[in-house]
Amino acid sequence: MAGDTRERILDVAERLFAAAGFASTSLRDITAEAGVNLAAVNYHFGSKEALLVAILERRIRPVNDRRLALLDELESRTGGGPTLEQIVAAFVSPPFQSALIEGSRRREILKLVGQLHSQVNPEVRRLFIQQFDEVRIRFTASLQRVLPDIDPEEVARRVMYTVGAMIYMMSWGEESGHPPSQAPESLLQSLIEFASAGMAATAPAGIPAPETLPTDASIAAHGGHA
Amino acid sequence: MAGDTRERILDVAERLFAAAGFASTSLRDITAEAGVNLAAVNYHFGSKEALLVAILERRIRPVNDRRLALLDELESRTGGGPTLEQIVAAFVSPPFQSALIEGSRRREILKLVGQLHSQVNPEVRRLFIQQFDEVRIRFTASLQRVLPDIDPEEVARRVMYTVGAMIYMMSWGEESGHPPSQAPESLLQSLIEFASAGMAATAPAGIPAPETLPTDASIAAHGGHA
DNA sequence: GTATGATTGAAACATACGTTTGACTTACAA
DNA sequence: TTGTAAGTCAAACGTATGTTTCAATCATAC
Repeated sequence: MAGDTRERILDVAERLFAAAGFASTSLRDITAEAGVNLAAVNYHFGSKEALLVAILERRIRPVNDRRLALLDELESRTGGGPTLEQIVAAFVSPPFQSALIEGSRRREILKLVGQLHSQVNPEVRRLFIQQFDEVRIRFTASLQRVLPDIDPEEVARRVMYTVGAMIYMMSWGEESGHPPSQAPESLLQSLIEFASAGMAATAPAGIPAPETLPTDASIAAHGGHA
Repeated sequence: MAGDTRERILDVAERLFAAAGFASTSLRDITAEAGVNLAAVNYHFGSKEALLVAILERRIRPVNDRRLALLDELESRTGGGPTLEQIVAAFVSPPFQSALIEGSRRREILKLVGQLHSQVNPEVRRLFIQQFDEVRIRFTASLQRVLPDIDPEEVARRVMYTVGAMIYMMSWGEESGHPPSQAPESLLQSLIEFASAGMAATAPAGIPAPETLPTDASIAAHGGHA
């Protein structure tokens, strides 16, 4: 059982981090459930945070590689360039499929990514943002080509909206009140349609409905949504 | 200084929870920065988690109330029912505006909401999901009326995509690599356009680009995005 | 078989945490 | 002025945390 301990730690920690959060999951929780000694984490990874980095590396890297490979394939294969839907599909499919391939409970993995933004220390976070940057830049450029009339900054923004919609969808648990309730493949298709239409949006004709934009501060509204 | 201590705790805790996460922020951090005694939190709120609930209540409730008020106003004022853009604006505007009104640093408040999904204990989470349910149901119904050709479940899904895009946008920090860089009002307008177009999406004619959907499992892709 | 390096084991370490306690101070009504 | 409740304070409590230590065990090459 050479690399066995290491892998068991990775699997269990991934699941527990996703379920309860990085800070709320103790090394004792992990090692107990994995059936390994408490010291094994620090022996194999160095620290709790290094364990998290290892988990993220294992999951994120292949997804981004796959995204870029799909985009490469699209751009070299299709004459005249890929369609909007094709580009969007190449972007959102890899993480979604991976969540299914890896067994049933793997959908929760994506929760980890959401936590990355608020849990992990800034240096580590920057590390993964940087890793995602290549993907973001290449897809934004490819999308700009099929959406020449849209401001480049607006394209960049819409890419981020798509990321948000994707992450949120993948974090749907059973409690969320919102029924996934759908075959996963059609969920993916649904997201592609939504994001593609959003990417291609053109400002509504005339004044963009300013009357309904509640610029009044009559109600002292506050942040948060639920 | 009767309610002064209580309010100072709320303000500071809100900011620190948003910045570093609920579990990672200690009561000692909060009370030190607020200039109050450590015991004050337990005296005024009962526990650390009760403090979080108080913070969320204070911020979320007014936003949801404002959403419903705006929708009421739209539905009673407009003959023939509100437009898609109007409904979407009524949904995404309140949390966004509140984040601005409350001073510059209040944009980070929304990070709290994202953490709600992974940090807080399930009962508390359910409490706020339930509170959001009324909003979700009413807006979904209103949207269904302007999108009669779209499957109800699909409408519900697209509402959640919108929520995801909105939350993600509001969690953009300076580090995210993605330039907010825009005047906040135009950011809101941008989101409304994106979400409205996504809500109204119709399936692309013919086969929905199945060729590009990488159904092959040749690459053992894994979860996570970055 | 024995030596060697990698791995595991049980235990302890130092620290940080949320919470509680009980004395002290303030504010205000009788 | 006195009495009473609310609020504040420093200190301690018990526990859980990440990490370290060092002996025991294992696999493997000699």
